[in-house]
Amino acid sequence: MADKRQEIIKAAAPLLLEKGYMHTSLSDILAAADIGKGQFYHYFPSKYALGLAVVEHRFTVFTEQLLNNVLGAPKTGQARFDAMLDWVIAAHQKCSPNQGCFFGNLALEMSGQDEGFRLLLMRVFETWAERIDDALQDISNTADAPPDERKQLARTVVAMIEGGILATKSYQDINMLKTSIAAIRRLIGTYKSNCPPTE
Amino acid sequence: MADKRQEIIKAAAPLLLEKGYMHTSLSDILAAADIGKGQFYHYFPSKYALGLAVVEHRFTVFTEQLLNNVLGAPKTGQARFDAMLDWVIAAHQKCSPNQGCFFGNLALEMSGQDEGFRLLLMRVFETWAERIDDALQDISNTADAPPDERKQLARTVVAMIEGGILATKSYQDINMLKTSIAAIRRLIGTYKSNCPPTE
Amino acid sequence: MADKRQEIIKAAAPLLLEKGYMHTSLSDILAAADIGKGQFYHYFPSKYALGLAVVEHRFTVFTEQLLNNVLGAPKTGQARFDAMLDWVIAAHQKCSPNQGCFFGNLALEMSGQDEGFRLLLMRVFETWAERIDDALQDISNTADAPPDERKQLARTVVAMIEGGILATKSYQDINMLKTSIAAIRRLIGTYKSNCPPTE
Amino acid sequence: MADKRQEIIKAAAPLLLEKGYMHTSLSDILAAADIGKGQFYHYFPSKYALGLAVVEHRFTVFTEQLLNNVLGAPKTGQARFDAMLDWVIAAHQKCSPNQGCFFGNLALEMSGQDEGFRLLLMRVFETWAERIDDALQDISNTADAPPDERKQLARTVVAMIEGGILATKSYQDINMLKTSIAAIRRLIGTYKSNCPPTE
DNA sequence: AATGAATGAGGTTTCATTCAT
DNA sequence: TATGAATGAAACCTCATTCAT
Repeated sequence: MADKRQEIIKAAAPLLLEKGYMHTSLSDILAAADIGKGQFYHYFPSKYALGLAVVEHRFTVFTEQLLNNVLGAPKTGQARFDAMLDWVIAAHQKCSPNQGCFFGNLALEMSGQDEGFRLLLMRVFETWAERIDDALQDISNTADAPPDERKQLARTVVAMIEGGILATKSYQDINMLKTSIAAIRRLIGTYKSNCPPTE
Repeated sequence: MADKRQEIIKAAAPLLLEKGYMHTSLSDILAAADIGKGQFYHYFPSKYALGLAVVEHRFTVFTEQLLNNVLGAPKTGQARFDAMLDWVIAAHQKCSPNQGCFFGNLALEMSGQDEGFRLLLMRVFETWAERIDDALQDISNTADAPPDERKQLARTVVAMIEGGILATKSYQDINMLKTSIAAIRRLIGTYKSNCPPTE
Repeated sequence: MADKRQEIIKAAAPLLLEKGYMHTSLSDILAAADIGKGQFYHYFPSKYALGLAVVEHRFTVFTEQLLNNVLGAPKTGQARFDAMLDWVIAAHQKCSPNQGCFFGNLALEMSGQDEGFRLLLMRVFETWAERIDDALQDISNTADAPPDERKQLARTVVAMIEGGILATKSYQDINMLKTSIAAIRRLIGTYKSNCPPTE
Repeated sequence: MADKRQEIIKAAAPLLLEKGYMHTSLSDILAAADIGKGQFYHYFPSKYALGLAVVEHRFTVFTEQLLNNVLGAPKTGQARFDAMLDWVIAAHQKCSPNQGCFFGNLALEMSGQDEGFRLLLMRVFETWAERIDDALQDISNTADAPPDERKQLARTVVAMIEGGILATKSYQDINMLKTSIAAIRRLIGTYKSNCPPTE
């Protein structure tokens, strides 16, 4: 049944997060999923296909948890934006301590190697940025910015988060991410009034 | 002579930038350096040792070019800071178009796998942040911030740059980096006005 | 099936006897077993593991053929002891002419390099000595010796056999072993009566 | 000068004793002798030639120390014989604890691989046996044995010593050698009188 | 007499994938 | 569906030896 396929994906996901695509061998995956080689190749044509499937699965989960539930909540844009930042910190504090961002890790590893991965991961970031853009639209003054500019701001927010996560992984210190997120709040604040942010 | 060692390092560096550590095979390196296996192991005890040596070499070059020449120039802090941001954009526009940051790529790939790489790369980022901190000290208002806070701001600047480079690699679009850097300027600008942040 | 594993072991055994552990390359083994590299590593985690497995296999065969069938036969101790000595000569005359003792060869090669081999091979010799001790118990006058002393005598018999086999390999002359075994008979004879052996 | 050649030989000898011929790499030897590759190949045409030279060197030392000084002393045959056995024990107790006999180790490792080593080592054993034979000639009753038989007895003594050393290396216990040597004494005793040894 | 850089065959091992059952 | 045996290319590394200086 298709459940087995999902099981394999779910077993592989933490390995890809922890070790990356290349560092993760098929044997690692088979051991984690507790299946044989034959079964794997029944569900996936290759390790590569599994890799993409895992990204898509994590994208689905990410969409549900953050993009829909948090960023899509029936609240003000500011509230949704703030909740997102809180969610990011929480996720990296408990779910994957200092292991980096699943998407960011793979984006850096694979974007230069393979267009399939690159396009998929770019779509993840772009979708995320779109939902942030939705929230920004609702925040005073940023709402007045030209749409393109606001979209770029949203992308920059994603980039800043990824930068903070990278630093957290490198320093092995979650405070790097927290500081980056504080900087994001301050940056967004500059768009809100004529006077500087006074948080 | 030791020149050959340097040659190998220089031949390997672009491969590590483009493909990462794991994706780069010893054969790739041998072909790029046009040497035989035995010769390689005459100069390096292992591929791993070469990896660290390449990072150190790039760190040396980076220190000379950016940290000393640009960030260490006899100018105002603001001028040095601005020149650094310009340098980063220029470097990623011509030297390694959309291939990511040598240090950031390896940091994400290796920090979770190996402490040797992690510590070395963390030192790169930390050194960079220190020189940024020096510049920030010279910028009005940020100079008044508590030292620890300013140091964290410097680290955040590094993280934001890395985030922008990551996005550039993912989107294959240098504008991602340019936008991130514009955001950095705006962020730093918030520390310069008469309406100071009073958090 | 596990038969293949046994096949590999049986193909490797004569190589290890003839050339020793280090002189035998994996390629030699693959050629002898007529398998590919991958298949080998499907059955064994390493060459080292195969080495130990071959020793254990030969130990099993040795136990069946000599320790159980010959030294464990329902005969007098003297008859069992004599049959053992005959068996040893016969084995080295036809099975492995002048190639040395499988266990002795590896013991000398590996005991100083690796504790796994050493302990395993020591156990082979010790088990052998125990069965000899059983036979000696049944031989008049040696039966009266203190148990420890008799046990040491049994170990010495093993050592003398190994010494004779070593000499046979060095001289390429089975008579070296035959003479050593004659000496063993004479030595044991000194424990049997009040009058010395007069051959 | 030729001194350097001797230095290399002396540096290599303990390595060959400890690790055997194959386990010892040229690099090991160069490091131990503190010389470069060029210098090595100036003095020796190959690792193989060095191996033979080391055996010959040890044979020379062995001849001086044991064959000439001890077995060639102006004493009775019995005294020389006893002194030899004492010397063997002493040598393996302090000089090379439980590392085996230099000649026996190499004989087992190389005799099946290479005739050069085999013949040289056989000559070592045979020369030793000749000197033992000289001593035995002087011991009552063994002196009456047919020359060939006595010569074989001498060879057996060598084989028993080697067997005891092998057991010592395998058990990591010098008592194995001591017991074997006690057995030699007992065996020789049987040739000396009409009454059996009653120790 | 000496250096150590260069060579390249061969060492053990890992890997993603295929295939017979 | 599922198994795991089989494949072979390629991974990293070691080695004895040669060669230019």
